[in-house]
Amino acid sequence: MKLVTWNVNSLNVRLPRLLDWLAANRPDVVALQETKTEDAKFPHDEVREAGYAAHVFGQRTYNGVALLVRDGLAATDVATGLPGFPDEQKRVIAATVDGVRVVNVYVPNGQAVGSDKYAYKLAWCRAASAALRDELSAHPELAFVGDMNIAPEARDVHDPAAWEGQVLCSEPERASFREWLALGLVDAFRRFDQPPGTFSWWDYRMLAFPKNRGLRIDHILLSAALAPRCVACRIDRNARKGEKPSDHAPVIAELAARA
DNA sequence: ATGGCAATGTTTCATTGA
Repeated sequence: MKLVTWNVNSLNVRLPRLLDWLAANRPDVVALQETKTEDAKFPHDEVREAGYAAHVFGQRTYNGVALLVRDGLAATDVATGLPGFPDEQKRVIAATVDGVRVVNVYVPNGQAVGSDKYAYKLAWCRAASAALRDELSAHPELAFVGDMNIAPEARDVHDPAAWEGQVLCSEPERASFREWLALGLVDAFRRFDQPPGTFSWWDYRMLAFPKNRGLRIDHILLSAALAPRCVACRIDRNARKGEKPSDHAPVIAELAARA
C-alpha cells in the first residue's frame, strides 16, 4: 500500500496539481489537509474521474481534511473529529483501508508560543494522544498521518538555533510528539537513511524553498504492528516546485503486503 | 528593525498560516 500525506493549502487552488500528482504516482491512500473546502463543494467528480473515492470533513476558508482511496480499495468505519474534544475546526478524519486504520490529522498551527492558539494546540495534542490510545487498542495496525505542525528534532529544522523555542519547535510541542511515539508509534521517515536537510514545508517568502530553509512537520507514524511492513518512506520535494505549489510537499510511505 | 508569500473573505485590506 502506498500511503501519502499532503497539506495542499486549498484544494480549490491545488486541484489540478493534485490530479497530476495522483496520475503520476498512483498512491492507494492520500490524506489531505487544509482543503479549505465545504463538503458540498468538494470536487468529487474530478477525484472520481482520477480513480479515487473521497471521504471528506471540510469547512470553508480554514482547515478541512479528506481521505482519498483508490478504486478497488474500500474505506470502512469512517470517523471524524477527536472523541471527547468538541471542536468547530475540522481537523481529523479516519478510516480503515485494507485492514489499516488511517488517522489523518491537521494539527493546529499554534501561531506563537504563549498565545491562545498555542494553548489550544497543546490541548488538542493531548486529546489526540488519548484518542490514539483507544484507536490503537481497537486497531493494532494503525497509521497516524498528517500535518502535525511539529518539527520533532533539531535535524528536522534548517536553522535549529534560529527556531529554538519557537512555535513548531518548542519543547512542549516536541513532548507531545514524543507522547505519540511512546504509544508505540514509529516515525516512518526515520526508519530509513535520509539525505540531511530533507524537509516537508518551506515558507513562501524569502526564497526559502530554493535555499532549502524548511522544516519537517508532516509525518507518517506507524504502529508497532505496522511499522515492520514499511519498506520505504520519502518526501517528494519536486511537488513543491513550479507554478502555484503548496508550501508543503507530500510524504510517501510504502507498506508491503501482509506476510 | 522590518517584512518578505499565498489564500481567503471581511476584498483593494485584515487575518491566518508556519
